[in-house]
Amino acid sequence: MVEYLNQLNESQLQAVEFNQGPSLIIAGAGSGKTRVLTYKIAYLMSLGLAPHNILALTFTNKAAREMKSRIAALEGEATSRRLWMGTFHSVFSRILRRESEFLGYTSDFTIYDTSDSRNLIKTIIKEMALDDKTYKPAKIQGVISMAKNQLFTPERYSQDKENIEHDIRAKVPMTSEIFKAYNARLKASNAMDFDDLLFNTNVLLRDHPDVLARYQQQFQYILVDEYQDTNFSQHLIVQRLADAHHRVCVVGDDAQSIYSFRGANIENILNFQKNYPEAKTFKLERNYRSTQNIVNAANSLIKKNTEQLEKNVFSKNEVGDKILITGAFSDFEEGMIVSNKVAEMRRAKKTSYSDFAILYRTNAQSRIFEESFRKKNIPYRIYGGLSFYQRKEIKDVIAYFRLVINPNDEEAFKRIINFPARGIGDTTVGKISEAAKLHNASLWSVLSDPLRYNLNINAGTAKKLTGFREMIESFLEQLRQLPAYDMAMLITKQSGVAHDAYQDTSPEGMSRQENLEELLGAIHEFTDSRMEEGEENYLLPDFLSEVSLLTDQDTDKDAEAEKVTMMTIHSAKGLEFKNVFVVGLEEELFPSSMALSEVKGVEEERRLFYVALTRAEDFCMLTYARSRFRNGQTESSNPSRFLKEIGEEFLDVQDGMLSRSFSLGNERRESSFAGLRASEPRWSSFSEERNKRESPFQKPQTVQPVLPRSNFVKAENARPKAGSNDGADDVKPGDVIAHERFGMGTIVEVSGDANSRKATVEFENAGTKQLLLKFAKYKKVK
DNA sequence: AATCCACTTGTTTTT
DNA sequence: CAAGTGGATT
Repeated sequence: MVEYLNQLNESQLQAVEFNQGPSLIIAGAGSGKTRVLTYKIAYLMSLGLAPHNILALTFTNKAAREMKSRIAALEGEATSRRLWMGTFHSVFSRILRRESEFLGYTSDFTIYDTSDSRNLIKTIIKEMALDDKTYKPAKIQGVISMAKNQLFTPERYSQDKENIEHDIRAKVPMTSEIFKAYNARLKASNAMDFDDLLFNTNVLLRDHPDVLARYQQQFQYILVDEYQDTNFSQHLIVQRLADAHHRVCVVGDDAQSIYSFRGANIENILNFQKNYPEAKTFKLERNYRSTQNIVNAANSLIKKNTEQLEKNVFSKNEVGDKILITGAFSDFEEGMIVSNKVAEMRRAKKTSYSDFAILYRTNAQSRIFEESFRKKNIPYRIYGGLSFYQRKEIKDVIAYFRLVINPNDEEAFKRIINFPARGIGDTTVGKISEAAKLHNASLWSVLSDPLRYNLNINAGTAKKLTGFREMIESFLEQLRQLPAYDMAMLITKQSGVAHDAYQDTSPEGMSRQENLEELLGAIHEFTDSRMEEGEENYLLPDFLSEVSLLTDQDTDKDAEAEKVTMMTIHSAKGLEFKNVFVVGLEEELFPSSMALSEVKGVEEERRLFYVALTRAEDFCMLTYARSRFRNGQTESSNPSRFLKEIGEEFLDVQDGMLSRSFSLGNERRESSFAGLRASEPRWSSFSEERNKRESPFQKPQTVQPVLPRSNFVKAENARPKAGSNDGADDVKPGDVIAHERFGMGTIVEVSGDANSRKATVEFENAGTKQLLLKFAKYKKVK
């Protein structure tokens, strides 16, 4: 038998070994769910299933990466790479690109992110001459998203009595028309939003039996993680794919379902047995993560929810300390209390800062902790907020990439038609838009042939338009030839984006330059690794299709660093920390005021709190503030109802929740007066950091600016042009080489002729890799 | 066409 | 408080 199986407990082992039919694994918090999934995949392969016949769907890219690397450790990297593992969105976008013709898209379709999609909705509302105070774009977007996740087309939506009546009552009867126009515009732009990735996968599998059969055949075994957070659309994809063989295993915990706002349906997990009557259920109830006290406290809380699957989560770890509850006078003081406690505990217990996490309900709360931690020189890292790929300067360059790859991309077009400023203003864009709408064409086709569409513009403007068009066309010509990095550099320089970035020497401007540099650095790394490993797909579209579904969590460059983690509870799901602070436990904040109107809403908030508590291994502290700065003014607040729902025996209440007396010592009391807030200089987060560091950029150059310094000079020199690595050392099996990225390695095998010599190299720390010698950057050592 | 300023507005969580 | 809008100014 496979030796690693003895690392599992009885119920874990049963879950791993059962694979004759559908199974449902109810995995309590901290019960070794990932371990079970990993071993189950390894076990399936030991039974002879090929990696590419296994489909494993996770909730985040990060989770997929982690599982992949664990499997790589067991089975080797070559094997783990062939698994179909990723989020629903990333796996099915890959499949949709491959099968795009069946749906009337090209394989280069753009994926609109939330803000692209909102902008489009805004435009449509404006074009339909509706009032955007009645038809709030964000709200409409939510309605459309929910509808798509229920697999409603605009037609079906408009025929649904409930929807229509609701919209009439809410005085937004045109919603279904907006939905219709929105979908039409996406299609015309050769673009899909996040929900379309799932929706269209369903359409593909529904309408093309041969395609369905192909994938059913391929995915011999399907595993789904975090099943409680799947929506109907996702659920149906799984059902369709598993329909032929029923070899499907879903893992989840109904007590941790926290994504209903995104259409997640807790019913999916509750109904799994109904869908597959022969399904076998396994329960993982032993929590290995937390102390008994924390597990029991969390249990006492979640008991207040009505609907849930029966289970008994328990811990055999130490009993542990009680959960601390402390009230603060203000949000400011809450920050002080928490940062003091962190500093004190780190000193006393000699733990690393990376063992601490501050968890909050809303991203806006991060600021106050940022300030108090900075004041004490405690290093921290904030996750979430606006992600790298959402920064303006990054979106701008990416819009260029997008337009070159898919000229019909309307949002990209609008974003860059006049950026950097080239004298094509709103009026002109308005005219193009109108002509496009009139002829049902894309903005790009109007631009390409202004005469045909009778564009009423003057000669000067026409010339500017032609200039823009020719520039994009010149990029287009090279798109399939140049490697991603070279293409990206070309676009960045020639479009004037680089020049524009150089002009601005303000701190903000410097930060923008750095971000651009970072993006280009990422593209460079992508290109290199693809070329070195002899992959074909090293073009810009390949890069874009890979990053367009990444979030900030996925670019965790210094996750290892010695820093306190600050994040929302949502993004903390699946993580664990020795010491956890759950902050802002106040009515209207947590539970959120948005959730209070419905019982279901409060129950979801309670599950969210349950998730927060169960992140902690040893120590947990809960805080609330009596007053908080919100919407520009100080508002008073009451302790959260959830605090009273935890069994008293698990708590150590340092500040009577109702009494107003302070038991926090003098120094803190002083700091609780709001006057301090005003006298505190409020640095914007980056301006301070900026002043400390020296800019890697040089002064703007007078001639044609060359973008990046540091990374890029090195980069351009380092990577030889294709086929020109003449100076490289020749190698034979047994030789030892030092590789720029993978470190030391031994040559195992060399194959191929002079122009495409490939070496199999066994690296000390990076596993075994196939390298194309003409691209690889290495030195022969022995 | 671009910039600037005064005003309103709103706020949960994210693939 | 912040972002976003609309209007006025150059």
